[in-house]
Amino acid sequence: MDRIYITTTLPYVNADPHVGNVFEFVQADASARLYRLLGHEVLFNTGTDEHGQKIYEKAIENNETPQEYADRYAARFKELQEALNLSNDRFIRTTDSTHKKAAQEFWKLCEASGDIYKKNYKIKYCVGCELEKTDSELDENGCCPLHPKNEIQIIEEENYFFKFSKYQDTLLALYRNKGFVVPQSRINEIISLIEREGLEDFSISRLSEKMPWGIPVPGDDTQVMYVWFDALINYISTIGWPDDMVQFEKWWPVIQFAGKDQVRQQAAMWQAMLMSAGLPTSKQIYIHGFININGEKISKSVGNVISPFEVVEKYGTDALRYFYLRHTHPFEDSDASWKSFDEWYTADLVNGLGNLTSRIMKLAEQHLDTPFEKPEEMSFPKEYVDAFKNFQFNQASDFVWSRIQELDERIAEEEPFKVIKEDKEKGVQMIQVLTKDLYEIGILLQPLLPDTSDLIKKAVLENKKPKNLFPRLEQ
RNA sequence: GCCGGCGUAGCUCAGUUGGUUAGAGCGUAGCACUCAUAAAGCUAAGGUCGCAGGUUCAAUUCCUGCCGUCGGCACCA
Repeated sequence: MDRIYITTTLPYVNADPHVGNVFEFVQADASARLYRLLGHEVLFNTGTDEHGQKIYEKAIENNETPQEYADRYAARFKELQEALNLSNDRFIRTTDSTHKKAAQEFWKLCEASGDIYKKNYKIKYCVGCELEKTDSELDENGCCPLHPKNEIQIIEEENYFFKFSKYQDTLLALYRNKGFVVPQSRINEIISLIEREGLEDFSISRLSEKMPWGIPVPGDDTQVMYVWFDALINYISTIGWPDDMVQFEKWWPVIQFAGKDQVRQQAAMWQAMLMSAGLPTSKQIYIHGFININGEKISKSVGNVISPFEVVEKYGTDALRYFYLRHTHPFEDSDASWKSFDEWYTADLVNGLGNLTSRIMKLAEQHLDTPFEKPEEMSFPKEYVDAFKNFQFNQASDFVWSRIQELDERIAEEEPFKVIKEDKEKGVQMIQVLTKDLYEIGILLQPLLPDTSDLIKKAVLENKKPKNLFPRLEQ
């Protein structure tokens, strides 16, 4: 039996949950449930990232304290966790006192390694907006798009820096470890960046008089930690580091789930930070693609945002999980739309799984005197397990749905509903085999559609046809 | 601009270490059945495998160029 520690990245709470968060949560949850199903001991972490300038600004805009603002959004993400039926064991908030303490202890370790130093940091500032700007926020002329006539001012402030450059070679060695990042192609850009240009140290603090919403730097009240530095540490603070080293050592290292915009932070910065603190690096990092809506990136200005809460309301939790697990590519971008949701729901859930359950359980209820006997143990097909281990949730689902189709075909071919009229004993035997196979499908569905899985297993064990698992959509 | 990925049936994708008739699911049309949520099953239509060259006895699969598309080019998280 293995111990498996799985974590998502923590969503930044500057907006309502969106499909991208959902995608990652559902995948990580399916993984966690699969490993539990196989009998492993699993810890599954998620939570919220709550510090930093964006939150600070939003809170002021809303006439709230940053903590009030963060509390509101953290609650929203907890609602999402319920709506998706996530089986997470932890929900860490970066404003939790244990996390803050861990971040400070971590800082001290990096400092002791000689990896933290002070340096002037150049900030680009737009007088029109009265805000700091990053390069990506500026247009091709290096001007603020909102105030192109104003020169961007360069302001210097003294911040703490992390010696990222020191870890170039160790990181490269880590990347030679095949499978450290899945898929491999995601790490290639980082490798070539290191090989071509090398890594630059990055700043890990901000002046607290300008931006107080962060964890204080140990021994220096004038600075707070840059939100990145603080947030990444959640992966260890959530399992008790540094106070509860027994728990930490029980679970660490971690399998991380992250979006493709996170490669540098998760696979490079965070790993270097761990090295600096003298802790083992992560076990594995899985990088998923993005979900597009009708072929377009999700954006509020396009107005194509699909609220996960609406999807759950229309189709149900398991249907949402199904859409994101089966009809998405594990490594590349995928597309979704209400139209495709409707089609998948009807074709695969109503006409497929739901109908199969109805037809088998109707036969069973009518013709079997004794309910199905729960088997002692079940062996899991390699193809199915490997798909999960390789993060290929679509293929794992394909496997289950091919079983569903096989059963539908068999019923058409063997016609137990006819046989039972002529040869009762033979018909009963056929139906018994069908219920056994349906039960197995129920088990295989556990990581993917947990509620549906339970309903199917219960129906078979009680020998009772359940209500429609997936009601037909109204026209 | 530089670097990298991708471009296969209406849609979503699989595949070919180069070799006879290129696959699946969905969608569409027809047949037929009745245990079931007017469902499932069977059959069929539908592809110059982005475009143009090159290498080869042979390329959708290798090479070059072009077009289209997506991403990275670092301190927004």
